[in-house]
Amino acid sequence: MRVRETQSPAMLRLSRLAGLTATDLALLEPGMLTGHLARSRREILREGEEITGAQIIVSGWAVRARLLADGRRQFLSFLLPGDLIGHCRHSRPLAVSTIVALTDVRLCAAPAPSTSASLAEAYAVSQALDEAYLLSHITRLGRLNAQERIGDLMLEFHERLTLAGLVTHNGFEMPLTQEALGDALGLTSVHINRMLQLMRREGDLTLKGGRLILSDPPVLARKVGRAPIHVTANPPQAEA
Amino acid sequence: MRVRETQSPAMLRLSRLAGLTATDLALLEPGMLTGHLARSRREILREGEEITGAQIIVSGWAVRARLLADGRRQFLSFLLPGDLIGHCRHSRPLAVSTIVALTDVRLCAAPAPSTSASLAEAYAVSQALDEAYLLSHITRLGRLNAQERIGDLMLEFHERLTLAGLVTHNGFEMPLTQEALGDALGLTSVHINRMLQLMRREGDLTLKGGRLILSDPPVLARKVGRAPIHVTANPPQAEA
DNA sequence: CGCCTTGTTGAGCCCTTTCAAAGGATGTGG
DNA sequence: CCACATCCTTTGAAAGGGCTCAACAAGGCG
Repeated sequence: MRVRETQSPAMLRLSRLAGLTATDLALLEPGMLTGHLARSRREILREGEEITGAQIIVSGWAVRARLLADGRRQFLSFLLPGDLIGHCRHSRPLAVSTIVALTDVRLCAAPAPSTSASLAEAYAVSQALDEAYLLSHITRLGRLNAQERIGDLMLEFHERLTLAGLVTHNGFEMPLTQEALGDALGLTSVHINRMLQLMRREGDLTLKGGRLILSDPPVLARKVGRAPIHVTANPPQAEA
Repeated sequence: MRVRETQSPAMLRLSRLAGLTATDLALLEPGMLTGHLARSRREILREGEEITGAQIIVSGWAVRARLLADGRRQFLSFLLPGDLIGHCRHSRPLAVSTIVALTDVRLCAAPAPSTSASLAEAYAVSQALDEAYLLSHITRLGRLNAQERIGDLMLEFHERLTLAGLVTHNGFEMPLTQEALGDALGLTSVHINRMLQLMRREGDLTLKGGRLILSDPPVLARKVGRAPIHVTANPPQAEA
């Protein structure tokens, strides 16, 4: 199953998760073109609302967040191109977190999994990955120090965006403000700032104008103690 | 659907999640009696292993954990009576975390969801709850201070054990050592100890001989800023 | 050009950790 | 029933990592 050059990042990701057929791609393609747009900072889904239908992130970044009564907030996970929203298997599900667009986000309806077994498999693998990354996030917050948290999160982005074909020479668009990074990593933006400077000085990364470059991902991974993530015994086609 | 007095905590929990029928209960009951035992401190599942079959915790406490290369470890979530292990919807799934018994744990095989729609619904709701608690755990670690973390976790136990009928007069068995609490909450056992003493002095709780009593759950919930958790628009039958 | 968001910097404080040691429980074997 | 080992809890003193509260610089953008 060769992946075509012309595929969008979202389709590339999904097809890599479960080896989608040409038929599956044909199912996905129309939605990719017709989906709707959520402007930056808009809520895509609000905690406690009933979930209506599953969607796919076509482009842009969004975030799942919990908002505390006193104004504190915590980012739970990031949603990148090819990620799924609102897949539930029980009746009348409620959203357990709010989803906010961090950039302009293009969304489309996800074809029902019942239409294709391989598509259903891709959804299931995607969801398993979601959960694995949630668990990593817990470990990050519970046991890593500030510098390790930042490095670990950047490596997660690198890994996930690579799957969607959005990484070149270890560099990729990373549209998060330092305050957003703080909300994700349980730190203040002030401290994020200082640690980023330190990591730049130590040669771990470059971050300028919304573009992040990791100097040497494997070295950074060793430095922050990051282990690779696997959810399937059949590994997805590795990035070229 | 009246719940019988004789039900085990595990069955009580599952039947409350989706209003199980007598047929479902009959499906579950044999397993509850024949399941096998995992001794305290034993691994029930190891990260990276292939998952074989779904199981139900009949009694006892277990924990999902990530172990870091340098010996640090982080508890991801607790598994209490009636909780499910190893439900996956994609082919050849791998365990993304290690599961360790914290007490002696009785386990049984979970009947296949295909045998009953209401049972499948109970599994799905259970899994949605799992995820909701994972998200709460992230918020706990990212945004709460030590005292809030402890209070919030104890309220989670209170809530979940109530569903299984294991709480009387706001008191329940809580077999975690202070070191285990530290591993769950991203704190050292020394600090857990000091904060527990503080909370005892402030009249929030009593903890002695493995039994925890919350003086006033709603008051504590307000104090630590805890919001209730809902995953379904049809609320489960509330505890009597 | 001026506004508004984002990034940068400093000083002091506070929550949590570290390191060490002692005290209580609990269980096992003699 | 005591001796002993092991695990768990408790306590103290000192250090450190990250926070707070400013204030200011630097970019985008209309």
